Amino acid sequence: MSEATPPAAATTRDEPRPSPPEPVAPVRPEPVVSVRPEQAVPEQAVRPALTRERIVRAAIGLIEADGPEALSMRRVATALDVAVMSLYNHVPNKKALLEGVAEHVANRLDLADDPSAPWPERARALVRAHRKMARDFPRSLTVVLSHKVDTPAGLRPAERALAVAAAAGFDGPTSVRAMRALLAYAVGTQMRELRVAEAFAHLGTPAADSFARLDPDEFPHVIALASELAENDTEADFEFGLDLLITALQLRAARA
Amino acid sequence: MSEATPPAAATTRDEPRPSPPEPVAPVRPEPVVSVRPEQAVPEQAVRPALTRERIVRAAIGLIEADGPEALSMRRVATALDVAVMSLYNHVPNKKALLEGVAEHVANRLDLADDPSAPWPERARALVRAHRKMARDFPRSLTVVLSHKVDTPAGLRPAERALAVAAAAGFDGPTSVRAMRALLAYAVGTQMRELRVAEAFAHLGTPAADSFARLDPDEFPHVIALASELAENDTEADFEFGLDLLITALQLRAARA
DNA sequence: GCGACGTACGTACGTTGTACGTCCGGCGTA
DNA sequence: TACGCCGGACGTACAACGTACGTACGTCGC
Repeated sequence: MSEATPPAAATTRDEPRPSPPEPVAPVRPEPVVSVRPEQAVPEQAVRPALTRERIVRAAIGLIEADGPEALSMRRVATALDVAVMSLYNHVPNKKALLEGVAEHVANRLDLADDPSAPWPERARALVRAHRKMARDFPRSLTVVLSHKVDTPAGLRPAERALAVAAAAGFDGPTSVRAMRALLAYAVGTQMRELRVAEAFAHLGTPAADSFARLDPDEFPHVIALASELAENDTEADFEFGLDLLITALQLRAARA
Repeated sequence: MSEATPPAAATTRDEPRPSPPEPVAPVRPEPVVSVRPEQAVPEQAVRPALTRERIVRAAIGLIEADGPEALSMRRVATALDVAVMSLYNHVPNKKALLEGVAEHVANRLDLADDPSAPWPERARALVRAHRKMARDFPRSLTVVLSHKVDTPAGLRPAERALAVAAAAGFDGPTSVRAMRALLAYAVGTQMRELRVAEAFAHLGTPAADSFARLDPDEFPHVIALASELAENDTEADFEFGLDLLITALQLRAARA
């Protein structure tokens, strides 16, 4: 390894790795003689080749580490150890990069489906897949939720949902509405969890003393249920609401 | 060919397009003599006195006009015809301003409640109030949804919801969960409508031809229901999902 | 050999949020 | 009446941002 690396080399660290001592040769010593082109390159393992895929991954990494508002083209560039403008050879602008992030994350949705299972269970699995995505990419979620995804990747969950609805025996319009209701619930849950998570990140337990200062005449129920409100078993909360929707749908399906 | 004009440019084109004829007196002609302080003010209508309230209102106006990402302190300042830094005498920073926006909008929630009505109707009214807010301040919604509101204003809807849940006979934990499920649904619906609205703002009807290009093997249901999917009766969609949740809650209440 | 081309890069511009210092007009006290 | 204080309005300044543009270099088809 690394025997006879004559010209200080270009680090070629492929990852978010600033490479401590070297100037990374931004100045390029000389265009001088020597170094016959044919034999110069191959074994040196130049650099992993900048690519839209790598850029998107780096962006996701930064978002998950520091939050979406901390993402900047400059930070992505330094994470990849390239110049800022090089990114623009693979991504037209920041908005497009964020769309790439959204699509990438959306593609991680686990849409495994067992058509032989009873439809309520299939529906549950579908909504739970959304929730799992929220757990895997918590901070990228805002990006996903605020970018329209009309690519095939974005439509795939819809396809699955409509398939399940058809299996339940719903007619066309009802299927669409049922899908939308479940989707709305999934999205809303994710938003709620996100806010809870961010709140906890900023302060310890903000609610505890906040409730104490409330006017007991105006907020009797909030105060009485303070302990329940402070507790956040997101899993149980999620399943509760999901259960409501599914049982209501079952009831509706049975009537037809 | 290098318009190397060193200082020449700068142009100082100040705005997109505000206030057609007037310079709006940004320069303040003179602090001259005359104008006795006692009788000077009332009829002259100097300037409405910069205030946090006015700043927040201006911000909301700008957000509703141009979208939340177009909001900048500089734009708020010019809208109010003051210098940028003057804003900071009333608002510590932009984030705080956005929280002010969120709180202001949240306060517009119509929480009228008739305790003598049957609880399912009261619950419906509560969720519908959220929806109405979404209709009144569509673009400010993202701001509201992404800012934790733990002020009394933010807790008021929770109080109402818990009161309704208590009227339905739910115990404490169930009340909290029911409230959260309804809230998640309301939030999710709003997010969905928002995305639909923004999509329509950008292009005519993007879906129509988008569906045509899909692989029929992978997206049979989406294609079959293309017309239903293209149609967006947000009102009916909303009521459908709300109905699911309410009937499921009624069922649960009846079992206790 | 040579041109065309794709990609990495540096420079530069306009816009953003906001720290900091200055200035002024009205108020409390002497 | 005089004076000093203070809060609010303002200008200047800076770092960080997104990105338009021009350039330099490696590779590939002739």
